[in-house]
Amino acid sequence: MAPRVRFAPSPTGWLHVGGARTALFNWLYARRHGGAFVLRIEDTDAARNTEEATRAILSGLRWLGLDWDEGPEKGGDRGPYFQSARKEIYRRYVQCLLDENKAYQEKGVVRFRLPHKVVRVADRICGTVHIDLSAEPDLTVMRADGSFIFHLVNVVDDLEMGITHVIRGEDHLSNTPKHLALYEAFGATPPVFAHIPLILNKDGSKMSKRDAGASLGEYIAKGYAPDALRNYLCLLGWSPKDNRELMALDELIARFDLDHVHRSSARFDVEKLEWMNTRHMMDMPLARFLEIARPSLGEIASSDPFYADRVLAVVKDKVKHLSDLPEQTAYFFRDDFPLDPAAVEKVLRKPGAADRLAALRARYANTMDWTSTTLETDLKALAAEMGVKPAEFIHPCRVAISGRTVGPSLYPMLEVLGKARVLARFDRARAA
RNA sequence: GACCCCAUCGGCUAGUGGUUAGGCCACCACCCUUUCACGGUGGAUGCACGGGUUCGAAUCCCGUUGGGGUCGCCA
Repeated sequence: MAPRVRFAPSPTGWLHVGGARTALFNWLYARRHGGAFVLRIEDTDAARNTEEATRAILSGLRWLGLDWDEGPEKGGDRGPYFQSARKEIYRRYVQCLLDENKAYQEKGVVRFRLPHKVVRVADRICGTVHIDLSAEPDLTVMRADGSFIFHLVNVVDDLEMGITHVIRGEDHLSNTPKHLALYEAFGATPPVFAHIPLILNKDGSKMSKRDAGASLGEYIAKGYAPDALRNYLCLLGWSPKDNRELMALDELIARFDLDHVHRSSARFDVEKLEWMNTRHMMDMPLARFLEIARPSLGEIASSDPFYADRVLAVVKDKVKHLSDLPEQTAYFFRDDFPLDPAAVEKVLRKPGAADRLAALRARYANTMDWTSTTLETDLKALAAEMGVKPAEFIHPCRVAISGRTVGPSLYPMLEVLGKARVLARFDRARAA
């Protein structure tokens, strides 16, 4: 039987990275086993839910590349997928509990009679866990105002939606006996439970909603490639066991398995994410890079999209964050870019630099075939003629055309900028 | 506090009774080099502690400590 898994966020804010990882694990499990990934919005708490949060969650999942087979804006046979639209179903189940004396009314609320015994939880990841419910008070399932409590709706929906595997955060492990009791009361077979470890801050403290780096939105804004964050998140609590780390989506799908999910919580290490991010951007095809990088350039690129794409191609392997792009490529799009004073002092004012720059300008003025290979050949020939190392030309040239000492590989940069701009910048640098 | 889960370099992890305890990030040194990166080589750093079991424990058992979670008319 094809598995059916679900991600059931509550729309009270941005998608938490922990939640994003839970969604990812569920999604990978579904894709790996040819099952269905269901998205259900748990908006039973009308006071705290916002439509904005729902939108943020949907866009966050889409950004990560996690598409759902059933859910909001998609539909499906087991809907509706918003709990706020399923009240009739919950009412029916509660009535059933009441009819069978498995629940009772007290002060207007409905309480489910918990079995006061030790419950055995067979968890796919944590193994067998025994939890004693004998001292546990009965479970409230419906409020006096007729609204329903998480435990009830969560179980009812998983039941109604035919969920076969519940992959969720370990914070729910202690709640599981209660859920199991509910399944039993409904005469239903419970799904397989798999509780995944939680994500901690770098210092080992728990990552709560308000901590820096807790919201997926921060990573989107900062300009991480979804490919990289997905890869990183996947490795937090799961390991392919053979030291493989940089993996594209298809490999992740092919290899992900619940068997290799850890029991211990993991700390979020942004530095490793940074590394993974640059590596992913270097490794990905240019077309994919352009797709994710173009939005970061925004208005800057609008006047000449073709030129902007060529610029992006040149800086692709040097980018740390997509959000750095406007600043990092500024000199490609404007001629009045600032010249770094330290670079001017160190490189342009260096004895002989001005002469070499002038010579290079004269040489490039005659370069007809303005391509990186020819530009390289010409520069090296000139250096040989003057009896100095190419570096003596390269460094002043870089500062002259970009204003900085660091940047992309020189010749492709010259090619993209074009002859007119390059010569003009040589003149400007000489005047500086 | 009670109950539950967890414990290998600074971080993420491999490791399931016998290994010089491996890999990646970060760090240090060197190499490569047109800058910065990338890449390459080498280095430093680890089995939380205490008891057992065993010829032999990172690996199995118990305890301690530490971290996390759950105990709602939040989800």
